[in-house]
Amino acid sequence: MASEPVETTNMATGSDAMSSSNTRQSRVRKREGAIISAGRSVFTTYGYAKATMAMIAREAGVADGTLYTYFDNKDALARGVVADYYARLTGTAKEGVDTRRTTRTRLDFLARHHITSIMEERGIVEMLPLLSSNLSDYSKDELYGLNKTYVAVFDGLIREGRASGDIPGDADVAVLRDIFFGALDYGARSSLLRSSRQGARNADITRLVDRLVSMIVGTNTSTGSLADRLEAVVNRVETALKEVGN
Amino acid sequence: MASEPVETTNMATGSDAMSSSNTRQSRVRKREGAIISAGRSVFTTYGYAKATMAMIAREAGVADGTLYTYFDNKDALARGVVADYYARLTGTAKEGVDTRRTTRTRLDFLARHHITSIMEERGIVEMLPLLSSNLSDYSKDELYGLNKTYVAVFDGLIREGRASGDIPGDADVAVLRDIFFGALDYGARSSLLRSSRQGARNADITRLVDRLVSMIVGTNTSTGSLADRLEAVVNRVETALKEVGN
DNA sequence: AATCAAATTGAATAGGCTTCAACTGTTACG
DNA sequence: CGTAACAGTTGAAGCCTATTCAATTTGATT
Repeated sequence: MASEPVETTNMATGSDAMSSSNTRQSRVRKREGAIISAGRSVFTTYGYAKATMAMIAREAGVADGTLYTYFDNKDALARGVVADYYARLTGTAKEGVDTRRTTRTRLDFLARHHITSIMEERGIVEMLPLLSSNLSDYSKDELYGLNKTYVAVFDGLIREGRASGDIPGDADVAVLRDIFFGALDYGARSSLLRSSRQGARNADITRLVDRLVSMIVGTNTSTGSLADRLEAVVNRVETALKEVGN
Repeated sequence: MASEPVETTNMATGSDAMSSSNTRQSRVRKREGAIISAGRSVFTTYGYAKATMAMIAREAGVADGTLYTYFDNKDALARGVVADYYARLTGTAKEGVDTRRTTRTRLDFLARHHITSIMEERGIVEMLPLLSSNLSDYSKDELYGLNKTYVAVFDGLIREGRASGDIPGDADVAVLRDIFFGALDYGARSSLLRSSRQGARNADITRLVDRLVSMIVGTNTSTGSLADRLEAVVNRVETALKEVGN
């Protein structure tokens, strides 16, 4: 029994595993959540450069130094915020896709979901290029994995669509992915810069998404089945409602 | 003669306007060029965050304080570097387009030119999101105008292509623009992250550009005219050569 | 040559990230 | 209960870098 790690609190006492979440670990986890949440808020409001660690600490209700027991530095904290964002984004994307039926409506949903999300949390998305500074070992990065998981939702749709004959052609999935997410990211930025009113932005989104999805699926909206068109309308209504704050 | 502005050096002596470029103004302009050049070099090497004003001053051969007589702050200096980049990019884009003949080969050139340029000077392009911090008055920004001038090259191609019947459909030019530049920017990033070898990157570029141009022009490469296909090959050879440093 | 504005300098200032020695509250154990 | 051990917390101090500015140099003008 030499050199056995101490492992004090890990092997829980066994019983009441859910109610008494007031253990050390759980408090630590809760605090980590508070810090990430504070980070999201401050980074979103001020942007990476103008956000200060002091602000984040204040918002999270901890001392400056405490931040550094959870994250190595400001960069790592920002990464944590982005990672959290990616996780949520992937979750809601999967959920939404699962409640749609056809390839077209699924793609349509995914596109709308993506572009509205990044428009809302634009401040966070914009930090990304700053953070992946060292391209060399990017594949070791946590964000790399999270991004991969996220885009896998799209990749899956394309493969299924091909198998079912909904998507013609055999272009590399990576190419379609570049076009899909690239257009949405760029479109989000343009629309935010160009259109100041929410209504105009919604129109921008619909124009772009319709065209993009048609390019991939092949048929355009007006020639789709009635069921397809219905589901597409539902997608639009739902995202519109979400924006109103519902 | 009360309160008349002094205007010392502006109203030149009239004669020899070109040879004696050793005047105060010209030296100032030369120094501004040196600073932008130094900024490009340092920002490209270290990225915006790790680049220091001291490094740039040293590289430009001036004192730290001198930088501030040319640019208000680090941000403005970075903007200057990006502005310079845009100007060059637009120039070479126009040149290249003018030496191509058909809509397809012009688009093909523009796409390759864009993606190879941003892959080469990726460090500079990545600073952009950082700099356009205040979206509200972006239209007053110098970069806004430069970007507009640049994408106008694409817009012109689309309009001409429509007029000549080369490009079908009547989708909003803004939508096509989002798809075109969005896909290229995103594709550049993916390729740099994914493919380490130059050959693999060239393959990535060709796959993406071919697909993208086909999506816009409508016909795909193998059904284009012989002349079109020839010009496309020339484009590929030329960009390949440029990469080798020729 | 004298004068004046423009341009340059670099040391001083200010502000923010990060470190770390001291402190606090919790857990384990007799 | 008392107490040892320790994870977690604190905030003041150190360091680094953007930015300022009073003093100086440079170059044009008369």
